[in-house]
Amino acid sequence: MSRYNVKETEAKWQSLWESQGCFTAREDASRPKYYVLEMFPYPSGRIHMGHVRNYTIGDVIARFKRAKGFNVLHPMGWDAFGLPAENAALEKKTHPASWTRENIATMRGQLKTMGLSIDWDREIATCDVEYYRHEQKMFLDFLKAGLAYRKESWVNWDPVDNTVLANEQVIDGRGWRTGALVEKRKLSQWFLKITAFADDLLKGLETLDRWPERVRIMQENWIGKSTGVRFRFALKDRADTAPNQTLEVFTTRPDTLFGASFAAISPNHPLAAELAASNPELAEFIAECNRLGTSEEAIETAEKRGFDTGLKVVHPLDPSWELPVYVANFVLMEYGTGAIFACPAHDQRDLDFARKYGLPVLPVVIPADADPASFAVETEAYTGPGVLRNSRFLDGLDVESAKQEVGKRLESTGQGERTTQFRLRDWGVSRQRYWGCPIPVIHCESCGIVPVPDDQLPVVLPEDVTFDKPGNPLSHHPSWKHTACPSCGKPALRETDTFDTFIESSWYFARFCSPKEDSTGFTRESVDYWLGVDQYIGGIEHAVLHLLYSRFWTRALKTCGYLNLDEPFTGLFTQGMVNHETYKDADSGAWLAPTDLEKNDKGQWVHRDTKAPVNVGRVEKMSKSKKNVVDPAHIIGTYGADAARLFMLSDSPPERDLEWTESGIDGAWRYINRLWRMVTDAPVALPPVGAPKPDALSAKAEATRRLVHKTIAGMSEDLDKFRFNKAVARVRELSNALGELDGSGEGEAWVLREGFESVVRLIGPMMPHLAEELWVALGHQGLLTDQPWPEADPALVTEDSVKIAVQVNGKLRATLDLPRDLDKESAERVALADANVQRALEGKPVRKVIVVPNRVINVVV
RNA sequence: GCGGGCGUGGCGAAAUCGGUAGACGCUAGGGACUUAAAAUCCCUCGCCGUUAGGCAUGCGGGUUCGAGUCCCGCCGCCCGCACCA
Repeated sequence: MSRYNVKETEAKWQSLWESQGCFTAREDASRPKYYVLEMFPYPSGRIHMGHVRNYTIGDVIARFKRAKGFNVLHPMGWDAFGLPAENAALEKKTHPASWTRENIATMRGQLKTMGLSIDWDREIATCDVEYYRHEQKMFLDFLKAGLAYRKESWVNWDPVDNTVLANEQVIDGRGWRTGALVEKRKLSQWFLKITAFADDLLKGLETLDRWPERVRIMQENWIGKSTGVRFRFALKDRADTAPNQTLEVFTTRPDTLFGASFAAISPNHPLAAELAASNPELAEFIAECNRLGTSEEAIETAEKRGFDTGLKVVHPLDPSWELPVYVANFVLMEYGTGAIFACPAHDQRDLDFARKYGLPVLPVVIPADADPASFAVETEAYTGPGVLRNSRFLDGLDVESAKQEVGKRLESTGQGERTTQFRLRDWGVSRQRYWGCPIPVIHCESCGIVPVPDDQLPVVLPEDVTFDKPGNPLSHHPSWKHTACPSCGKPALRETDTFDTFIESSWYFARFCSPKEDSTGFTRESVDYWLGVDQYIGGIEHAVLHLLYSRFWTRALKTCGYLNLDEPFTGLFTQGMVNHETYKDADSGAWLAPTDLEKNDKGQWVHRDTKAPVNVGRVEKMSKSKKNVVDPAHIIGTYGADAARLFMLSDSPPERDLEWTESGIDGAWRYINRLWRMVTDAPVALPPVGAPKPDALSAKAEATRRLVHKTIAGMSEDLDKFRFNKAVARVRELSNALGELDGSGEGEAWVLREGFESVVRLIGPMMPHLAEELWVALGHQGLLTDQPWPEADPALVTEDSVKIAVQVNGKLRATLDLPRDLDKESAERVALADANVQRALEGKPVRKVIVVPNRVINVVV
């Protein structure tokens, strides 16, 4: 029996596609365009199974849309700046640039073995000055437009590495690499004004009907719009300060203002700092609050704590009513005004605090079904709807009306205004890191911050740096930061911070439209033609950060006249993870890799060398630490890209997690070989390409032919809707049916050819190498890649006769073969005549017969 | 705590307009071929029952001629956010 030679075959077609420039994209106004993009990889070293899944899904869509006649853009690039390169530089004594470029070379080679329909001419790497120079220009335009600014802000500071850490890099209050206790430091940082688009980013979500609901909800929550009232308390005069001071607070519950029992400010509130200057006890309290980390655990277990400042504020609606002012650890400086008024009866945090410090708890909203006289709040705040009580002129109103009423009152006296508050904060983009895009500004002692003028761009990241000292190598570079002020000419210093690498990924999709353009990041014509991305595909982990930043950046570009587009990604698909069983040595408990194991004669896993018993653990995300990774290169080398691709698409729906198994990849491999044998070693000689359909077909041939067309119709829909697992099941079903045809009956050989050709075309997007090989085997000239998607004959998609279930009182008693669309009366007659049905009726009178055409008949007795 | 999702054979899953539950595959078992193995091919495979049939979609109710699907109440698992006033 001859065998399919995967290695040779796959390499052959890959080089043919490349030499013929099959996937080179060109703008063509006469054809509908389709932009397919998978989230570009970070060049970490080698591709992993997550990449294989991501790029397989993208490639199926790209090839499918191509066959459907779209002008497809399907590019690839490298998210090449970032921390791991610097860590590698330290650990492996290499340079981030060379480490990154070597990884790119390796991974490009690996991706090419997958047979992806990518336009490699458009490849970009974000660490190339040809790329990042354009974002420097964009940033300076944002600066001019007021969308970028500099301010002091608190950061996580690692005192050993002398660097800022992202929140994700702080684990239990310690630096992830050094283990040093992280300090809060105030640093001058660059910010992008994403909050300027808060409302617009929120509204835009409504237009993204081809995004997963949950991603939209996550972004909605992240933006966190609240409507309420911002108002100012008058501070009772203090002897030591100027009179007429006010304390501004924000609340979403102005209706509960008459239930107020205290005001609270954040430990980082300017007023707190002011008071602490003359109050060492308060200063100590504030320091304590700051020491307590902001880790999730710390917050969850933290007790509400406060410090009575002794200050009083005047209730805005009653000049004779005074409230104490506390510094409270649960009030965030970053949200609202950093100060609140507290109504313990209707806010759990306020209630916890009030109970601890013995402050009044007065319910002012009474649920409709409760007795106003006896309704009391003990340990659980009441946050539901109800009627206002104990609230003077608000009494009797519902919550919503009371909110409006208080808002109006405060506005009329000038004490406050109704307003909208967002949870979203501006995007801090400064990183005290080397391997990133230099921020193009200069610090001059006389002129302050001076943007680098256009004619001095780009600011090139120097490669002659050393990593022998902690901190940012850019600061240590002997000459790089020393420059002349573009404004006054005096010696000045370059900014040594680099951009957050999320900036590069915020516009790379636009760069792909004109990747070779020197003068600008992209040409207007190219983005007008290609953008937005019709189908974006990637992991759910970027649901907020990258996907929100890109939406912001696109809007900022629009503001600065770069393009006319709001949403960069019109369609989004988030794929699940690739998981694998985990293994541990039964004695030592050490993690073991799948390649360390073998099955013994009892079918149990044991260690390959020591034969020691192995415990099989949970199925978890592939990770180096748990050693449950399978190297795609090894799989592709053994079974070929098509088998790996088929496995990725089979069984699990793409949005769900997928378990990688050895038997699964074996199954994919078996199918590929079976298909190859079936076509290359057909039971009868097939009629030549293009032979006309014979007039007569055997019943079996006719039935098989119908299945062919049903499969074409079904699979087209499946691929459109990302139901790859069903598409695979369908084409397997068709192959099974074709395997049943021995070609001896009338017209069967012709149907076999039609069936084989259809299968080959249908698997084209999923298993492109095998498909090309079989296309040739079937006697065709030219590439299958250039063939259009098959069309189903509508007349063959529906059957003439249908199987109808007959139920008696809802229980299945018989199935009947009836002509399609048979009238109800006849159907009922045939059903009642059936022997099984008669037996089930047991002679009881028929009360009612429900006939659902072409589906079911239910006899009710 | 808030928000979202999901519970179907030994396993991954189909059934997405309320109409035959388990397509397709994996595993397992049996058989054929072979000196043998691999590969391949055939058969069986939700549970109980000899058959007739009965029971089955996390649990308990409800609506309906008919519920995996809709409604109400529980239980369990997963994900995101998390002192956001």
